[in-house]
Amino acid sequence: MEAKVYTEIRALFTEYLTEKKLRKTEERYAIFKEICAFPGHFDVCMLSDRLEQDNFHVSKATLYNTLDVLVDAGLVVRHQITVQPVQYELRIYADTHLHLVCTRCGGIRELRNSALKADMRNLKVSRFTPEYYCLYVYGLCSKCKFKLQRSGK
Amino acid sequence: MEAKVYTEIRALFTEYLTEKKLRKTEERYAIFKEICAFPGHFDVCMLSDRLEQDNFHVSKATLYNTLDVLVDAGLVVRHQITVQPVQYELRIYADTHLHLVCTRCGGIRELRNSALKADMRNLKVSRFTPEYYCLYVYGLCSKCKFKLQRSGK
DNA sequence: TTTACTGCAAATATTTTGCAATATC
DNA sequence: GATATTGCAAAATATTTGCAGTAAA
Repeated sequence: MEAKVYTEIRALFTEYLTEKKLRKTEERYAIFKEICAFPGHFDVCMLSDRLEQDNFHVSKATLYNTLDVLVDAGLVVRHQITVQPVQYELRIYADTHLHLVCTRCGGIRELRNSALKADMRNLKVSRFTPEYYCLYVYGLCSKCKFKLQRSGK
Repeated sequence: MEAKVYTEIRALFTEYLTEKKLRKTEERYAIFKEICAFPGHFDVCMLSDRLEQDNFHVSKATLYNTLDVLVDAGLVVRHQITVQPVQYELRIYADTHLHLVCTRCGGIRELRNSALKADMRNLKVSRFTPEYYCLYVYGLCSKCKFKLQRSGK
């Protein structure tokens, strides 16, 4: 991620914490920084591993707490694509692509589609204030389709 | 659900079981029938409760197994909107609406949008065979927006 | 007759919670 | 100094698995 973008969204995080009178702890910023280092999806386990690698230990309780705060702040998106674990992604990434989910192997491919994004922006709904969108397209990836054809099922 | 529609999708289920050489058990059809009685989303617990009410006991293992079969058959859609439990819905319903998910209270409202459906039908993706899609619009429902405004947060 | 399917119970995995200690404001 | 936040461990919850018995093909 560009340093400029990182600085911008970090400022949004600080702004949110101030506004909600939440504390600016070292743990929260360390977790936030690590999240920004992921190029795409991640789960709690991956996040925890990365933090341990950097010798910054945080408890599971704090991880979940911080993720809740970031989701509430609108900076991180929660994806429940596979049953478990829940996957997360930076909102600035999620907004620009849709997700192709293979119903056979569970693999997820991201697809940029700015036209669709524009369509979504124009969506008007009564008694509801849209914040962001997630479009999941379920189907067969090419590998699984090939396997199914070969097995004749 | 209309009797005609029920008969049609039940036939599709039978066709799928035959094609995959899976067995046509009483449990599978009882579960399928109960699913068709739900007007919208349901989870494993709700499904189990309804079956018990009708004095048809099935084990959790069978419930999960049958749901997997129905999802594989493309007759039921799996929604992972809340962390747990996983929610399901008949595919014929899911295709015709998008989901408005409140980020505050978790409430889900369904919105019919046939224009969007047409857009999705036209979606072409390389090395991927789309089967169905789910569009989740996250945001604030009117109740939560009102509460937030009153609390001044 | 073969073996896929079922029920039950135990195992697994993730997320949540309670509480004492700590650090932010 | 008040209290939000943290870490740890235990609890809660959903889903999966192993295995013996049952029933569909």
